[in-house]
Amino acid sequence: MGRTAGRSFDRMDVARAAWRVIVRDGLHEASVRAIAKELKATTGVVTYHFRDKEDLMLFALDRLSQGIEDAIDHQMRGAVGPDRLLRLLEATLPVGPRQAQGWRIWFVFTGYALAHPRLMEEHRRRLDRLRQRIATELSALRKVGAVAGTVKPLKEADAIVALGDGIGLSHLLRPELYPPARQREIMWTYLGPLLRRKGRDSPKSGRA
Amino acid sequence: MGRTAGRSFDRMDVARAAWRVIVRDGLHEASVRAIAKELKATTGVVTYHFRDKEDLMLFALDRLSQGIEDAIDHQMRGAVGPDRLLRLLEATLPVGPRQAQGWRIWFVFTGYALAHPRLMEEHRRRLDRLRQRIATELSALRKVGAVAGTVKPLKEADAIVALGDGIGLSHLLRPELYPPARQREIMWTYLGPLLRRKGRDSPKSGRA
DNA sequence: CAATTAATATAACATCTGTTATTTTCTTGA
DNA sequence: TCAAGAAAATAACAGATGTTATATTAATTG
Repeated sequence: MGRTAGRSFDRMDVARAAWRVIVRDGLHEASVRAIAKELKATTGVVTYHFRDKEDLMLFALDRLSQGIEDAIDHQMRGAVGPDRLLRLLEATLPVGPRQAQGWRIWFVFTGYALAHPRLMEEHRRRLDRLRQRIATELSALRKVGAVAGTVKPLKEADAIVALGDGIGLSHLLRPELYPPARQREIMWTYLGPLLRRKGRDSPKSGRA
Repeated sequence: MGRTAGRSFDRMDVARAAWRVIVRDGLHEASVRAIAKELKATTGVVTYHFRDKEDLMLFALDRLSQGIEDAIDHQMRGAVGPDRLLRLLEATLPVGPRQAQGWRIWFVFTGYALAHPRLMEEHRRRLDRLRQRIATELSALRKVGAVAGTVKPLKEADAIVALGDGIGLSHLLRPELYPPARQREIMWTYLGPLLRRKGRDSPKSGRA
């Protein structure tokens, strides 16, 4: 085989190489040859593991999406009450290098997807899942009395998603204006009036 | 010349054709030949008016940016008090077909620009100008006592920009979830606690 | 009207793209 | 050890791309 160690490439290796190329050089430069080069391999590896380029791109996007959801699950594990919502948002906002890079890839894909129905579908699904998760949390908080009974979870979730996406987008353009602390501050300025603080106030420092 | 009427093409005609292609087919399909075809002309027109493709793209983006600013100026003309901020936001949010299309182009360019320093510069400038304008309005409102003295205009402007961009992005992905009325509702839910309403409350219906 | 220039069309270029086919190399199992 | 199959490399192709050069046409001016 081609590599020094015994293991060979799999689909995930190719997808990761594609991510790196996209982050560094943009989607325009992410040709089959460039991705193979990033892998330190040849185009044969790519064509062997994927039917065509759309297959590769859909796979790369799907795995990115799934990785983000796994990160959300991981961060929320064991948390209760309003802390659950906090951690959920921490996993999506670009407050760390990992999230920031994910955001970047996602965003580049989004711009491309606007003219490609298949990719657009994937984006909508991700948005819907996030929306539902946030709404679920709000629902639970409402039952416990942590948010007002007048709050409609799905509608409020839409607003939170929009604010989160906006913070992510702004961060991509001007990272120095939207450091992690500022991101949290903006988000909690919005969330503040929504949550009936019993005892503690909004959090000062977040988790990585 | 090529066209039925006597007038010939100029740089703006080419830019408009580029916009249409980008909106319809995406940036990947916006080749020199495709843009010329959209113009119902040949590539000669494009190469005559622009040094190279980057020249064309920078021009197209610059004119888009300027068009949005002109729209802001036009909508704000004559308005006073909090109404000025309202109209400013109305001009940027995708509450009408014109703004929505502008948003779409802008967004596609942004995804592309992330790997292109020259275009990135232009994006940052636009963000900064918008930020400054919003901050100016908040400053004026603070002097009049319409917003609390504790509000820091620039910081608050950053949050508003983020929310606005988020609404625009969300609208692109799921227009049915973010119709104009909903966009305004989200924005004013955030702005509400910021503005000391004297007399009237937040607006129910906006301007086109 | 003729000559000059501006505007557009056409043609040709080298390069890059995704894809397919073929060949080589490595791994595995009997 | 050696055949069989998997994985990777290589080669080739048709088409598209940005760019440049040239030719053609329309407008302008004297």
